[in-house]
Amino acid sequence: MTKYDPRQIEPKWQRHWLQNKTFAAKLDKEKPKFYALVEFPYPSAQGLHVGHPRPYTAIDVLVRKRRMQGQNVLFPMGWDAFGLPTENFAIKNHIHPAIVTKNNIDRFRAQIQALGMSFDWDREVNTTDPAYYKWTQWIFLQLYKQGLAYKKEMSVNWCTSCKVVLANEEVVNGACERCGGEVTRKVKSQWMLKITEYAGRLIDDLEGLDYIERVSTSQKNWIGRSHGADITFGTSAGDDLVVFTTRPDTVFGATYMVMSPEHPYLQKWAPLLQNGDEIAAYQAEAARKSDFERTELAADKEKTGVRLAGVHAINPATGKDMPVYISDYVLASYGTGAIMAVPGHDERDWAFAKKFGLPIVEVVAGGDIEKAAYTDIEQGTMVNSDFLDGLSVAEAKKTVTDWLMRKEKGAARVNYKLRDWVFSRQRYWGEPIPMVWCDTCGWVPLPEDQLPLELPYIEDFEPTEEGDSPLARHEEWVRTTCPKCGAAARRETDTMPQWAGSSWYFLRYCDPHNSQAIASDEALAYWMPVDWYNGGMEHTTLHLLYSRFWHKFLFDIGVVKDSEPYMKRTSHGMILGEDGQKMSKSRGNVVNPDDVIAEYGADTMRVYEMFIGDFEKTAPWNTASTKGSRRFLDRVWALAEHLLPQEGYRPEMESVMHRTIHKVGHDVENLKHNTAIAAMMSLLNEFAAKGATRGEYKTLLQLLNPFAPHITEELWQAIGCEGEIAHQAWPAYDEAKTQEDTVELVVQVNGKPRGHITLPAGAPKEEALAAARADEGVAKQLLGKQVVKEIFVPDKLVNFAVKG
RNA sequence: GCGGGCAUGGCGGAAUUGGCAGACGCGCAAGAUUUAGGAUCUUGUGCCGCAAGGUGUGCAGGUUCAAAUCCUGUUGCCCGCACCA
Repeated sequence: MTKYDPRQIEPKWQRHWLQNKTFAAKLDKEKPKFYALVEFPYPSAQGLHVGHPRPYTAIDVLVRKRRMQGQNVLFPMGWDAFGLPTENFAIKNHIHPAIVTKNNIDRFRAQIQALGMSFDWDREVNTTDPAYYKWTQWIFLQLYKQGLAYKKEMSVNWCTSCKVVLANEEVVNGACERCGGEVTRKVKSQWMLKITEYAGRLIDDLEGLDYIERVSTSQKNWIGRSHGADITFGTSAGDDLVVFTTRPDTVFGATYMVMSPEHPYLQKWAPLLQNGDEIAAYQAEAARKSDFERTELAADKEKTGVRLAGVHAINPATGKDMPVYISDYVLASYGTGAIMAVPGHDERDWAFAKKFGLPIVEVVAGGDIEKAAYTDIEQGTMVNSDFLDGLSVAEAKKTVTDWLMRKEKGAARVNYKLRDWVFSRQRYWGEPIPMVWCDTCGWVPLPEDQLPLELPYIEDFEPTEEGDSPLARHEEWVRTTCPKCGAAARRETDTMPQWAGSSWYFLRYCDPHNSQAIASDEALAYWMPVDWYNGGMEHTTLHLLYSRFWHKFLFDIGVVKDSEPYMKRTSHGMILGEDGQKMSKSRGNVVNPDDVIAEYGADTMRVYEMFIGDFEKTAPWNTASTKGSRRFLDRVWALAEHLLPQEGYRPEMESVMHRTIHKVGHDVENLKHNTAIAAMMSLLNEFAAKGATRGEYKTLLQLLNPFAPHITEELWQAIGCEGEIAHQAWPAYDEAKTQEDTVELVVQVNGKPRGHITLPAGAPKEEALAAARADEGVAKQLLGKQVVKEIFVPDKLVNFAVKG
């Protein structure tokens, strides 16, 4: 037989699979379906790096096994191709984003195909294709019609020298990433989606789903449900100041109020405020910082703030006057944008009160509020709180909330940290938002029969001076007529964020060429929901939540039949560079899969990435270690020439064969591919020592096929087997045959291993103890000692606890 | 700051979930083979020790017959934070 040369056999089998549509999914109601999904990539100009194939391969292994077990698998791939990096690359290199996108996709597709993934390439989707984004726009129109899309003034990052709205990522240390210029906040009217309307369901419905725990925990924390109360504070300005607090019980300890610097009352109250200049200066300062900077600095750094001279608030519980401040540690985007400050029992309030010399009142006994805020108060007892005195914190919460309600000064409320989704981008490379502004009718949705609203092909896709989308410059596109009254009107020029297209792509895979609907009802009914969705942890709180939100919405309007899109969610760890750092172009530690394939082959690449470590954890790449995976495949290849002719398993191999089949199958289902490979390596070591029959070898090839599909097809053919190995049934194992007749038990004395005994499996305690005492090493340890306890774990261990 | 996570030989990692720590692989060492090898094969390889033995899972305590695993405290590192995808 020839030498193992992946450069020969891999392209051959890849062509074979494509031409024969080996992995095309067909709707077949006779078979159980299995819809496996990996996050489709953003086709960047850098091409694939070795991080991409990790999840693709892991799920590919799983689905290849499931197919061999007779399941009807849908395993698709596509491109999430709108977005900022492509647009920035296009601007920098003066190539149209559409061309950049096409080139990148072609490169990605070729790279992924070279890895031998069993994707169904007939179902490829591309979010930038008008036939696709027609439906992205259609969903937006439905959201609008249901009142879930609305316009709101929001502040955005604004580079004063580029005159561009910047993404948070493009702001580095408060300066513009491209030009280093100053970044300020600028208010723009933005389309928003009311994801907050779904906040409760997005938490509650996690219950029935098989998501790995850290994913559901992250989602819950991100949505951030808290139970508390709204409390109304009267002010000398006449307006009531409403705050949300999770600690209504501490209202007697509230000694001042803090509003966010953006609070709308500030403008309203301007005539009353005696220190308007000081307030304006503070607002300007705060506007320069992001929410993230503000909360980060809040705890470390000295508190800052300005007292509103001329306005005070009244505590509804104590009736006392309270000063009102603005400070940037209070965020406009959370709660009501204002807080009651309880310095005795909140660290931030305590620090602020110390700095500004404000009274600190103890309302929960137990701490020393002179030294620090006492926050560990769940078991505490109320003091200095009038009718709440002596109550527990839990009782006080309820009592005071009821009291506030009767007084019409408050009510229990559930608050969420989750904010609505900012859906506008002042950019070119995104789906146009299908809305028209008419001076008489206001915002009017484009009629559905006019979809898709195509993104016009323009050459000047740089942003405009005013910070509007480049589309705003194109009057011939912007000018239209009002769909409602026919008057002259203007199109919305903002585009959608990249998240839009990725919020429903899994539905399109079910029926990707349908021109009448997102997908046919039949296809959706058969394939949905996704049975297993794997993706990065970094997508847990945005993409995963956004797509659940859209899916729930589509469920509510009857487009889909399931309220949740994904039954199971797993998450892979990142592959780091050889230096243990995140791979990035600037660090120069990026490893390209093309190079690995060229040197070792795709099968080695696949085996190595699956062997590298626990799938869920980050792992550093190590080029030297890839050799071990190649060596393993070389040895499998070489063994084909030295097979014993029998088709079955030899009696002495039965147990190890059945155990390996069991272990590999079990591990693959749990994405423990690393230990599955270790088990196959051990089996190969066994073969090396004892030889292998054709039957034993064929089993190894079948187990290995999902991991190394090319070499195993080739060897299957080479040893004269019929058909494709991919179409064979997954090897069966017999539980009874995985057992060994005899087992080795460890014998410990005081927990330290002192000897080993070999016994028939299932030997009783007396027999094990007798054998253990007979062991020379154990007997020596027991000599002259008193045995106080004998522990026996069947087929595992004996432990003597001794004294003296 | 808030939220999530991680820590085991020279390296990547394993440990049936409280039961022999270091499976499997890389590297390294010795030997065999080869015209040669950075190829292949065999053997060895946590640390200290000639050995008996001792010791060992970031650090400090605790629970237990028994702890990488459970509890308390602590240190360090990584990821996300809403306009990157």
